[in-house]
Amino acid sequence: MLTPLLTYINDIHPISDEIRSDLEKYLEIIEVPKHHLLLKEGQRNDYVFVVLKGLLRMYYLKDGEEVCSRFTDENHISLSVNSFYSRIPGYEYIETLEPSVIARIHHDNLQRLYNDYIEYNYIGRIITQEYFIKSEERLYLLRKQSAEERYLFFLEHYPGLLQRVPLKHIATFLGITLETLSRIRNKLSKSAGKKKKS
Amino acid sequence: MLTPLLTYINDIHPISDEIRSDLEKYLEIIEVPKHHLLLKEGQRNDYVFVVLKGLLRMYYLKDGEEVCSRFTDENHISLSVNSFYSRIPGYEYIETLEPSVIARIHHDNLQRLYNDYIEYNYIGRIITQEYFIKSEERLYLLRKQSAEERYLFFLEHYPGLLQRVPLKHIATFLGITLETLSRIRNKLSKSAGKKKKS
DNA sequence: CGTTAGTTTGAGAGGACTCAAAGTCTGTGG
DNA sequence: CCACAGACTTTGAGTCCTCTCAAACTAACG
Repeated sequence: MLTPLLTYINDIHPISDEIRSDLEKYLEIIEVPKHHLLLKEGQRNDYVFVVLKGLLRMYYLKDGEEVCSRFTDENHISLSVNSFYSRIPGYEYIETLEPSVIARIHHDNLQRLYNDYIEYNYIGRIITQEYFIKSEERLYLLRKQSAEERYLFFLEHYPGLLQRVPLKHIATFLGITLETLSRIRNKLSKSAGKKKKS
Repeated sequence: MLTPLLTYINDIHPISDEIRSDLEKYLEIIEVPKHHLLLKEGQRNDYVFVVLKGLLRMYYLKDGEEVCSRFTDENHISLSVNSFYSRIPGYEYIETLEPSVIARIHHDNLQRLYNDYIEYNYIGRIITQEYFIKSEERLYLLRKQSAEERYLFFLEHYPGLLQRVPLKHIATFLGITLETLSRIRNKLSKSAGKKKKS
C-alpha cells in the first residue's frame, strides 16, 4: 500500500534502510468512508495526510458558507498549512469526497525524521517546494478574473477532478457561484457543439 | 550589509564558518535605482533576490495590463517561483519601486550549498515553508470576494506598504480596479470620520 | 512652474450574484 | 426492478457590485 509513496520519496533522494524503516513505523494507514472529516475547524492539524486512494476536499466557512480551498487526490498531500506549521488551531476542514485510504504521519514524528536524518531535510525541502509551486499556481488561477477563464483554467490544470467532484465544490473553489458555473458550462458546450458542426 | 540576512539564516539553524564563508562568496550585492527591472518576461529567473533595502514589485501582463502578484520589502525574498524552480523562461517581471540594495545568489550556487552542506537543506526547507505559508495567505486574501474585504485584509496583513506603493499597484494586487479601490477608501474614511464624531 | 504620474469623481454598462423553482440524477428500500 | 427521497444541476428574473470610459483634480519631480 505504501509502495508508491516510498517510491516517490526515494525518487527525490534515495533513502537509507533506517529512514525507510522509521517512515514505515511512523506512517499510519487509515481507511475512511465517504464524507468523513479528517480535520475540523478549531482543531490543530497534527498530521500530514497522504492520499493513497480516494479524494479529499479542504474547505472553510465564510459567512456560514463552505468555501473550498483545495482538492487532494491520489499520491498527494493535504494539510492545513497555517495550523500544521504554526501549531495552532486552524479554521479549515478536510473531508473525504470518496471512500479513501490515507497514510498519515504525526507532526512530531516528521520532526523526528528531520532531526534524526539530516538528509531527510533535502526531501522535505523538495516536497515543500512542490506544494509551494502549486500554491502559486492556484494564486494565478484566482487572479484570472472572469468566471469563464477560471473554469477553463481548472479544466486544464485539474483534469479528472471534474468527473469526481460535485459542481458546487468546484464553484466555491473557483470563487464563483454554482449558478454561474452552470451557465458557463452550458455556454461552452453550446459553442463546442457549433464548432463541430461548422 | 549582509549581517541581517546572515543573522536570519543563523537563527533558523546555526551555520558553520564554512557555510558562512561560501554564502558570502556566493551572495552578490547590487545597487539598483528606482524602476529598474531585475527580471523580465521571457527570461529565466536564475537568481534569488533578497531585499536588503528598498522595495520590489512582481507583476505580469494579462491582456496587456500589469497585474501585481507580490511585493517584497526589506529582508524578504523575491523570485519567480515557476521560472526559478522549473528552470524555464517565466512570464513575470520584478521591478524596484524604490532605489534598492539587493543581495542575489545564483541558482547553481544555491544548489551547491545544498549539495556541499546537507544541513543547509534544513535552512532551505524552513525558508521555503515560510514562503509557502505566505502564498497560502495570499490565496485566502484573493478568495475574500468583496473589494472592501480585500482592501481591509491588505491593510491588516501588509501594514506599511500602503505608504510606499502607488494605489494602482495595490489595486491589481487585490484584483480590483484603481477606481473601485479609490471609492472604497473614500467610503471607509467617511465612516471612520463618522465614528470619531459620534 | 510646467509636465507627468497618481488619484478622485461621475455616468453608464455588464457580469455575477441572489432568490426561486423546476428538472435530473442516484442510491436505497420495498 | 421499480419508486421515491435527497442530492445535484439547470434555468429564470431581477438586482447590485464592480468594471469601463472619461474627465477633473492633486501631488511630485525636474
